[in-house]
Amino acid sequence: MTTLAPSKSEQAYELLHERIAKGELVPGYRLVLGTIAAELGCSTVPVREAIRRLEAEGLVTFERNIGATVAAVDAELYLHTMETLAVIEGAATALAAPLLSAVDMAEARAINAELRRCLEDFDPPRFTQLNDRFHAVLYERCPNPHILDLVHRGWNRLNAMRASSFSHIPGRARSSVEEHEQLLDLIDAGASTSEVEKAARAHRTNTLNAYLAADGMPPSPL
Amino acid sequence: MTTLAPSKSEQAYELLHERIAKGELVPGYRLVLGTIAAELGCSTVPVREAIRRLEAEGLVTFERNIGATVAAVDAELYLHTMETLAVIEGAATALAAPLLSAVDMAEARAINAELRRCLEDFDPPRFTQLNDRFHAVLYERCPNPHILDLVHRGWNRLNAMRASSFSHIPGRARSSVEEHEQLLDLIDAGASTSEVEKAARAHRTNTLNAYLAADGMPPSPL
DNA sequence: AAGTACGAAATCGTATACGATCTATCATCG
DNA sequence: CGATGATAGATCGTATACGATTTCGTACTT
Repeated sequence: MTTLAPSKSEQAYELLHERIAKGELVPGYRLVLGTIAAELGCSTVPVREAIRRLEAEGLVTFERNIGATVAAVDAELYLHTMETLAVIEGAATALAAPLLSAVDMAEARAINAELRRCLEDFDPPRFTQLNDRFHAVLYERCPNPHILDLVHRGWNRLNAMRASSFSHIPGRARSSVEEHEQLLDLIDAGASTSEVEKAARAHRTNTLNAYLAADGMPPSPL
Repeated sequence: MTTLAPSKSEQAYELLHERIAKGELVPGYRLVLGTIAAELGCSTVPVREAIRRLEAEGLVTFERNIGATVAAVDAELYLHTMETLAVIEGAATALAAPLLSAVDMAEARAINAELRRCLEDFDPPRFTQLNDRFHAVLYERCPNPHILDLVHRGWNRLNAMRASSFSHIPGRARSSVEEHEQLLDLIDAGASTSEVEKAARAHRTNTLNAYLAADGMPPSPL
């Protein structure tokens, strides 16, 4: 039994998803069915399906008789996404915490050590990549598949948006690394679920609030 | 300018969504593209799109070269969904609380009074309907559209599952009405966001834990 | 009788085709 | 000159058609 080739709609989905995540397709970019189909060497039908999927994930908007465009990102949307992820990832991390093995914790600490090194070398792309991985280790063991799925979607959106270059907050990366360490210590100390949730959420709302403050807006109430 | 007729794929989506929510299509039911298409008097293409959308919402599963079935619901899935909704709706309600008008609060109190009456008359379908509406009033003003969207999806799933008759926990409806009252009092008293979130979440985890306890399982750590 | 091989029917995946709708361009009119 | 309306081109929405894959029943083998 040979492994089944990926369907055209899968291919289209992967292609578009990757391009959006990489920022090759900037927000507002018009996705023309025929053009994408031609590029992939397939008809428009599977492309439509792929776009519907991306729409469901919030990466593109699709209007009747108008077409699809890469979802526009304004500051408000970006911040709303961060806030949502704060809630979801906080819960995911809290639920996963009791299930983390010693190996998991060691991996997290190792990644955070790498992150610290990135600060010295000033390597933002690598920092972002490692940061994502760090968080993944902490929430991946979450036993609730729905919550896990929502975390993934949140990260997808955030990555797609991040590509459209939001300015970084100076000094935030450094405090982020410190917060990682504290979070790991908290888990190692056997903190309660609600304590872990609080800390994990705060880690994210701190970033969010830094952005809000930079815009002269009040912090998130969460 | 006449209003545009809903597209076939919209129609298919609405139809299937409604039938699943109403429980006419039980979990595990096989959705055959051709059959649905014939019933709607359209081709299979728009039906595929509709099913993809339902898949993205978790209401159906769709496997390559196999087809779509209404998502099977086991107790575990149901409970995971409730847990997720506890987190999301808790946040939504907390964020909405400061934005509730006096009219909103009055409506919520009125609905809860109705709920209380339903207890006497023993009218479960009406109770469920009013209960949904009560919660909607409390979270609808949530200023974060993502969170609001997730709440809606969560309710959709829960309603679809609920149809497949999960046994009700005796006495839970009554305490639920009391908790509603307490939640409203808390908001009226100008409680902090985190207090409201805690209460709103607890309201849901209480139900969840009642189910878990009935199955002899430990309560959710959230 | 249980298991396997094969063929037919059912169903899915997608290419093609064409009408419907939107957008842009340009002529016409006030 | 600006507004309005008509026309052409682009793009979308969906019907139809057909090859690909799976499923199921039946005959055959051990």
